[in-house]
Amino acid sequence: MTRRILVTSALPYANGPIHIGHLVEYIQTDIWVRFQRMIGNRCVYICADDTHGTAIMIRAKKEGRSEEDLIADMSGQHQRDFADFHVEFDHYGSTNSDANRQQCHAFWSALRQAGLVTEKSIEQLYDPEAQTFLADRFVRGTCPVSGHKNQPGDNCQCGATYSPTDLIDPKSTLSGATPVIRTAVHLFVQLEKLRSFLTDWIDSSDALQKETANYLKGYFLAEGKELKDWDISRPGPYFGFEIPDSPGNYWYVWFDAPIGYVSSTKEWCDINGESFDDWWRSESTEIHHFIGKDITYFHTLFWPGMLHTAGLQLPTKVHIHGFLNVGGEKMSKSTGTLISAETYRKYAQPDYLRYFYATKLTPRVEDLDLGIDEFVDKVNSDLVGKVVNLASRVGKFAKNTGLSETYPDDGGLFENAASAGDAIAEAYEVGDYSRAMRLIMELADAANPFVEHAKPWEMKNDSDRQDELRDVVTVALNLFRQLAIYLAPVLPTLAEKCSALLGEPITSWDQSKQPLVGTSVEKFQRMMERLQPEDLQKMIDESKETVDAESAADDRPTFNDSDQPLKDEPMSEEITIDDFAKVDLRVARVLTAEHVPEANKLLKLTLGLGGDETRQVFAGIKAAYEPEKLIGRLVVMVANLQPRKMRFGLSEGMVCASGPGGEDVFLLAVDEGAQPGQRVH
RNA sequence: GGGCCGGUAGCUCAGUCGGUUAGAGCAGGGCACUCAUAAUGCCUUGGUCGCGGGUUCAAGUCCUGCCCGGCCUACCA
Repeated sequence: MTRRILVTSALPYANGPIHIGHLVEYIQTDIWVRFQRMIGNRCVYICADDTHGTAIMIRAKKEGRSEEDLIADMSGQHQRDFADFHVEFDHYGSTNSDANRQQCHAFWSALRQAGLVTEKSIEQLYDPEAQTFLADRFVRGTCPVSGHKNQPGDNCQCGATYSPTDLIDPKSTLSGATPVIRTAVHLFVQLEKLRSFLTDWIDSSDALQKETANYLKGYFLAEGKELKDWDISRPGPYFGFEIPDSPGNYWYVWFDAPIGYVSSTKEWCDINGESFDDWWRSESTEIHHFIGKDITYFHTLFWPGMLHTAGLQLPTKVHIHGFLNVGGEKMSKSTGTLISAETYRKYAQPDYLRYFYATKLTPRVEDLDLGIDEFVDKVNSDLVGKVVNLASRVGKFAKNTGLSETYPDDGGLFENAASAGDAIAEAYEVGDYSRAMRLIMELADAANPFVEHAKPWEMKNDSDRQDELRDVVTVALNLFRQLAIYLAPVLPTLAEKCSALLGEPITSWDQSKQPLVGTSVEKFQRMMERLQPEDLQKMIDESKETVDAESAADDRPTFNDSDQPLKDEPMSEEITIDDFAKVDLRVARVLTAEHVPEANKLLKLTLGLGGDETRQVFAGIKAAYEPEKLIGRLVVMVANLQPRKMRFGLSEGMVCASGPGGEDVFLLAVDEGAQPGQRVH
């Protein structure tokens, strides 16, 4: 029976380019969609750009253009990136569309009618200069707990969490202005009222992986705990849709984003003459959302609640995947592992990444790791060494021989691979691509020895053995074709090349069951190049550079630091790392600090380097620091400085500080966590 | 602190309902081959299945305690 399946990936936010972490999801989804089509199901893949919110508004302003202009630009970039990676949508919409506005209205009136909307006044920081309310991340200030400076609005590096209104000396990152507290009315959805529905849904449907269902029931839906009201409005100015019955308020971006799934489907329906109800109101249609674990909460509580209230079908399955790590660590700008789709594309084939991700993806919510060496090995040994090489090693003869009229005896290889099709299909179906790839590679491993033992090279110059040669070619190319078919959801390009070589397009899974015989073969052309580790290194290097440039341009708040200090004390001549290494800087704790009666500028300090190791140091900081206030704090000292005999005693090092002297002396501080005795590198 | 997942060969992992001598790919070593993108084939080295208890005729597999790693979440399921 043909299934009717609607598939979505999460809507990428229009505030940045697609990177290889995003691609895990789109590739995962695209593979599933292609697989479904190959086995004959009706499958429509819908996505859109997520375009609203403060971040977009601010960025547009900074770039001096309209939001519409910005999001049109980003949408173009996103779609180009996806196309490069062979991620093919049936429709790619935008949350800033008429269709989405209409759907938002429909959802909203359903929520209103169901009595789920409530109003509350909340206090929030407001930037009087930028004339906008500030989300937590747009405020920085001094932590009220530890006193750390320049901390974000909701938490501090010391581990404390607080409300942005508690920050000491808060500053808006938008304008630098000091925010004021303003009260505004926000609209909330009372999710608690949907508790029993949600509990039932989680229990009765098998839409969620078991771990996710447990997590939701154990955490959000735990007994004695209320689901919090969901704040779904923002006061203007806000780039988004104004709420019809609450002028001056706009739907929060997370309200209209998932509705984009519905509105984008609606657009697709209108374009293609399809009935919307067939896709969102029909029990016989499956709805599959692919998302990352970070947005689990929105897609498993709010979204089902909204769909339920609006009378639309609930998701059949929410496929949740983990995050991408690179080299065992979180992707980061500084190490160059936050690689954009665009940069990747310059150095490696998209299909390689598709294959690598496929070998790593399972139905579990687990992070996956891209190890550079592993990536190179897998692509080169599996795809090039095993799969493509199978075609390559008989390809040259095939143009002359063509394929035999009947399929020759191959010792059961083709039959075996044909019957493996079901197990491979099952693995794709449940999202266990890792297993699917393993099964396919087993087939590839079995295929190559056939060519080896058949020794076609002994036949090629013997005119009497051309029929034999043709049989060998026929077997090898048919086994290769089976692999290409099974890999087609992952490697559409390879399937195309196989199709071109054999003159028959690969369109369906069942083609793997019947050998191709009696046809001619085109001239063989290389199908894949080996991946060079150096190219990946270049990719990483380039990612470092672009991000550095960006962060210099974008992230740096405007500081107007004077150039006087540098003028007063110009830069010294260059030194080598070895020169620097001679200076042994250590973290030290001030154990005692006292005035030296006879000295004008000096304090006498005892510095602890951990354990019993201490140093006596005379420091010229008397005018700037009270001895009592120094005791206990961590400083940085030059620990291997030659001791110097002073009038008041021996000074066994130096405390690091900046400033011209006198009262303007500033000791170097060390961040939380440093231990006395640690060397400063 | 709590919840979840994991710990099997140097690396990445498989191991179904507990059932013979624990497997694969890659990497390493040896040999062979030359059709192929220094590709491939054959052979081979390599494991106290995190640790300790328990259940059982039988435990990588089940139970339990502990250790380690990851993810999630923090006055806390």
